[in-house]
Amino acid sequence: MTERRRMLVTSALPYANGPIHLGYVLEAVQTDVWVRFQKLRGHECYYVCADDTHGTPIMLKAQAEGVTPEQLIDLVNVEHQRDLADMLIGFDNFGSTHSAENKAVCERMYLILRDGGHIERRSVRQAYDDDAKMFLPDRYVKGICPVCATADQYGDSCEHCGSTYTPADLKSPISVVSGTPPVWRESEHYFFRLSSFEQSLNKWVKSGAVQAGVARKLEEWFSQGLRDWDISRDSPYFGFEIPDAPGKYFYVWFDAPIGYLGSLTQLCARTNLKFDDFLAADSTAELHHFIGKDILYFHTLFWPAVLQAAGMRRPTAVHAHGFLTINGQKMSKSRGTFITARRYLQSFPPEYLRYYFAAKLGPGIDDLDLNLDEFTTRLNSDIVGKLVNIASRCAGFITKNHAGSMARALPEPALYAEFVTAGKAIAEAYETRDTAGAIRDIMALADRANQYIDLKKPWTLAKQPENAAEVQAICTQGLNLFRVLMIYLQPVLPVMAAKSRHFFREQNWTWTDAAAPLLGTAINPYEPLATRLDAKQVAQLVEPEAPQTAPKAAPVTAPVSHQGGASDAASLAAAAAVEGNMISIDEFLRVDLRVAKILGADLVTGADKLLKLRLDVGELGTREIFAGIRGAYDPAALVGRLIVVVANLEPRKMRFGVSEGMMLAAGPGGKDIFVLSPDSGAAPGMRVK
RNA sequence: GGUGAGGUAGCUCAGCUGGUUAGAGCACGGCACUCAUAAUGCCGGGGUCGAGGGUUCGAGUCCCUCUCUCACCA
Repeated sequence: MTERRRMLVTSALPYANGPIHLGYVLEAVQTDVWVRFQKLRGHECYYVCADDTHGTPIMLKAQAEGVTPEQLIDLVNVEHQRDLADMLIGFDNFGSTHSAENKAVCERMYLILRDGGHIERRSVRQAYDDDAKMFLPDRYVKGICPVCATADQYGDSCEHCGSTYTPADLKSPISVVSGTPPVWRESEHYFFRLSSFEQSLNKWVKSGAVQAGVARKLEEWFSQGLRDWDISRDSPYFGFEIPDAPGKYFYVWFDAPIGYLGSLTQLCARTNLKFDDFLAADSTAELHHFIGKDILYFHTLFWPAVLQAAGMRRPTAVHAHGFLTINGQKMSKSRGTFITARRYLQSFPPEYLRYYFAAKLGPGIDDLDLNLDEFTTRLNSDIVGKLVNIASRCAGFITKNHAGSMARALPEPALYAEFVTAGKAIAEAYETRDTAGAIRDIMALADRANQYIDLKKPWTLAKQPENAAEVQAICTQGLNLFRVLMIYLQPVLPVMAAKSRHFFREQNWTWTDAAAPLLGTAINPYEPLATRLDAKQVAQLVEPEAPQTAPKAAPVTAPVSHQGGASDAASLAAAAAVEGNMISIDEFLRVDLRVAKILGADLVTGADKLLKLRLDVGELGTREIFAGIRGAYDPAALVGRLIVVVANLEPRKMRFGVSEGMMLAAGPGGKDIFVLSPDSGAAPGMRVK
């Protein structure tokens, strides 16, 4: 092995306005597997992360819930840490960007930037909500696209025609916060002079700091020339106030990556590590960032430039990965494919998902699909059928016939050597983040092990007492092959590896422990290391959650509040109650209500409450829905009527077909159902709001 | 729209700098086995490698055009 490397590794910071979902878990698993691999190899590797806690969305969410931003992020932090710990993500430190440590690093770096002449002040004209008394980020202004006239578009770009513009270009703009038209105000902003780093960044990018595909992509940004970066926001804003500028705050994207360093500072404070050993300009430590491809710009341009300007080293590498899709579709709350880590963990062991992700993760930025059927078969086949089976089929002979004692020599040292040799390629694959390749190789070895046992047939030999030694030898060989595989898989399956160590009565594994077989020692009785997945249960991950009898449960662990005191607890309880009833305008706008025209209405045989309706929903095309209104309406009388439907309700499979929406109606049921209809003039497809 | 990635067996993918009859796992069919969590082993069916053109003695692998999918756009 090469010399001992010292490295600092990060995952992107999860935003503190919602729960950890499987998309983030993908990133955390990729990073964690890599980190655990490095540690297993004997390198000095630290993994830090933090919650990303600042910015307008958090401020508004806290407002909507009637709590302070601090209370909100403390609550979320507890949940995030718990979810990620349960996913076996082994952070060396998980902090928050809203920490004293981070504030100190931010201010220190900013002052160096300022004194180095990298900060410039400019006046900016920006949308201002006079009602809410705040400046509006682009995404908080909506209006009609100035290019294609599509309604309801964000202030930065049009989802329909893709053109980009500023909020000032929108026709009939309104503030998402108050619903009133914004006014335009001048304000002084602080800019980081990114443009002056163009050359050195270009060099850095080409030095191998990013994947080849990413470098080509960045080429585009370089060719357009780098624009300076607005790092300030006006009050009210939840964040850190800029030291020499009262009422001005650091933009969340300025203090977020610095959050890596704030977290490192915390780690240093409780260990004997030194910050400068990792960050000084001449540091020989490695710095690796794992991120999603959506935040490349921040990590490959802003961040290295800021580090350089602050007199620090730049990242060794930024590793971007693709997005997670579920059953081939984007994660979406309305489709039920927005799966939180907590939801997954309620039913399944963390290592199953870790294994599945690892088996599909490559070094590129391709998206990765979580196909639930494949997940089931893959786990059952690879882990239970192949891997664990090796130990399971060998252990019995040793335990029953040989008092748990393994043989003193391997009958097939060449086969064992083959497994050891394969470790080189597997390590190389892990190192280059081709974990899919590593898993492929490992599973090929698992096949070899099963083939060997099948060929030797210890169960047949065991029928003749004189073959006892041979049976012991064969099973010792099998178990040792299994042991090698578990060492190789420890970065992915830390708990299963720990259980295997217990089985072999070993304390600790390093990568090189695979080189020498375990001979003449005793083993513990074999206990199942993994059980099979049930496809039906897995499918439930994307089905609507069972209705909860109790309102959303309060967090079990009380948040540690900065201020403390009973009033906090009380206001939180009040907030929770309010949360149950009130929704923000944003939440309401997520419900896509549309005017629809009934094209046809039919009785459904076998269902005495349902009618099958065929609807014209204008630009959304025709839909088929099932509505429980048969007791109140005659199908013929419905045809031609205009109604209101929820257009983005997830399709629901019923016994009679799929219902692609829901019509709005009032009343207790039976004969007393009253369908809502718009006044004349409304046309199918119009949005109701 | 711009840019990037990709279209290889039913599914998920591997095929390095072009070179013998294109591979693996899962799924499917058959046989064997019964130590193992209906696990395992052996055999088999199945692909004109998105389409067309070009370079070459030879292309899934290089070039061009087209087409489809996906992603990103401070």
